[in-house]
Amino acid sequence: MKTPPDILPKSFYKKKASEVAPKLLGKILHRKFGNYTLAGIITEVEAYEGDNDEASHACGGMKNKNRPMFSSGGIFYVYFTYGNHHCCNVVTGKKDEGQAVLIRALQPISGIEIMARHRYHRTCKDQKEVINLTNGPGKLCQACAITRKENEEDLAGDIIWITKGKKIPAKDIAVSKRIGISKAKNIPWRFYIKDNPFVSRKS
DNA sequence: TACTAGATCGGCT
DNA sequence: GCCGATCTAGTAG
Repeated sequence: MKTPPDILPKSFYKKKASEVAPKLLGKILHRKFGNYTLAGIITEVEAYEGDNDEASHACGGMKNKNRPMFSSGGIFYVYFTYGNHHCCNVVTGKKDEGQAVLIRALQPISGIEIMARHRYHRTCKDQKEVINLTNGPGKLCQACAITRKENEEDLAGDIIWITKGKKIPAKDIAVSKRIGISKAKNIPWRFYIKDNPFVSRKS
């Protein structure tokens, strides 16, 4: 399986997280899994920057845990939280900046049956269950079998990569406050595709 | 349908 | 020990 030609160049990621985040909407995340390739449109993201962002893992400088965030943009950063859940980020910015974009939701377009097997151990019986496959950070990681093994994986590699997909016009992008954090909640750095059912919340 | 509380465990202090 | 960028189930309205 060859990497598609419309893969995003490294330069795409080397900007501020708050700038890259809305541009990631509509892009397609591919995840190679055995003989299959799982893919989904990115429908919801959150930006986390290192400076003056208390909610970011990068706040307070580089530690063992967040080291991938301080790499130069274009790799994956996966961490584990709340006992059972993985969350996946795209690292952005230049080396030592400590920025990342959290991927919160996907719209599955390929390998849906494999995702269903990971989440339910069976196939989906209706559209509602398909939506429920990937409309949350922990869910999409489970569906795509993303674990800490994929931490620091190159986004232009053979395991995980992102392609251009379709462009989302600015009027279809909604912005809101970030979700699920206790600090710096008021920063409007959550972006999602308006009217797309594959997001964690509508507000 | 909307909201609340509990589960659950790896990693850092 | 303690905490967490979540999820699900269970209860109330």
